[in-house]
Amino acid sequence: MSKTAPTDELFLHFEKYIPLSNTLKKELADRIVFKSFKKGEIIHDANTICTKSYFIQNGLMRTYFIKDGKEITEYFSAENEWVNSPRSFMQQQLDIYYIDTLEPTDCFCLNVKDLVFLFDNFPEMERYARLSMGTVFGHYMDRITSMRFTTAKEKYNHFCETYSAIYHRVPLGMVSSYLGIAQETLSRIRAEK
Amino acid sequence: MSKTAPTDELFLHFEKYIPLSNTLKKELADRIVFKSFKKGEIIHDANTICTKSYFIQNGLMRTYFIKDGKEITEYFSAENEWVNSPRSFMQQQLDIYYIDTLEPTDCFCLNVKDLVFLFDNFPEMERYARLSMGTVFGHYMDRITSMRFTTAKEKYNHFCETYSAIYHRVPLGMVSSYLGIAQETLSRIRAEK
DNA sequence: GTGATTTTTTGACCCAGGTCAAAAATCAGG
DNA sequence: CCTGATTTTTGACCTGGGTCAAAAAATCAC
Repeated sequence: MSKTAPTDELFLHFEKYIPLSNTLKKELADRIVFKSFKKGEIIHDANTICTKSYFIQNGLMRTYFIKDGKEITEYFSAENEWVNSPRSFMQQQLDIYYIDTLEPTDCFCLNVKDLVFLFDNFPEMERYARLSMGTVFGHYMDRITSMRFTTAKEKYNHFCETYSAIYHRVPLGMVSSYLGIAQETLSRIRAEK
Repeated sequence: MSKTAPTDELFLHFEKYIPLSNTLKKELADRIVFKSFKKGEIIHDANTICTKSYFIQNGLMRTYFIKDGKEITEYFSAENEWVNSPRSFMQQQLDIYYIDTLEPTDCFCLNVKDLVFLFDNFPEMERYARLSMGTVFGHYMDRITSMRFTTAKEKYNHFCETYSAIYHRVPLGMVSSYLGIAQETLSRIRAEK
């Protein structure tokens, strides 16, 4: 029997940042919809405004954009993470990012309208968003530092550490564009050990 | 006569994200302290936990860290921006960043305890923090893209555009470490026009 | 103003990693 | 289990920008 309602994982994720009242749990459960995707489905298209956010229960997604006709990975998202096109979802405007699945993926889907309702009626949801965004923000700071001052090999090693759960599940070309190095370079780096 | 209370600029900054009630304005005014720094003062030291956030009225600050004995600029902050050591301030833990002034700087200072009070009593402050963080987050996404796929010259041009108000007020060495390129390279780029 | 210190520029040299091309390996659909 | 498509590897070559060193210019302190 497959799960079709918010699971412990999702509630636990919230509770890393805020306590969840039963009222809020119920409101969340009423609004969050289980959704299953096959491998290779496009979850969000850059030509539309992003209205949904997905919390991954299991599987793997990629956020990417097109540059000179090539797909450039912005980041990968796996179990227990929210995925959306950040600026598009938060500001309800167009942005450059596409999102697709790299594996069959089960997730919980929250509509922006429902999220706004929750923000308006549960101040702790605002706090949750603020705090969880702080966590992601910190990762971005680290990534910028890593981009500036490391060799290609160090970038790859760092990637393997921070993405230890998924680095072997992702095609090499997607990793190289994520790291901002040539695919051939990454192939050579991987060969030499 | 110098200003010693929150000015319109600061309230206007808040009002870009949330409406300010008179009650909240008063609470803010009671907690925000005017502070003036000379050029070259260290505003925050990496060996301490960051407990203060500064809203710059005029002047210029630099957030940096030490790598192999050299100062690496994380970013510059100018008029109408909040400055603190983000992770240290938000999570009340140690982080690697120092902050100093590159010019005489006037700012408004808000203590983390007072901010927590405001968060606890004014849900709209949580919303403000969430939304304004979203703006900064977007800039970080752009910066990562810029780090990955641009030449040194493009990085510098992009810097001049996004930091148009301040790029000529900052020593070259601090810019080069911000961009992650050698100072000599930046000097040559600047020479060729 | 003047000497000391810091910052910027210039020159010479070199290598990490990019590009282009083609072979090898892997994958996916019938 | 074949076959065409995609992905990865390997080779040859080249260049952007790094490093080191020293001169020139700007800034500071007294």
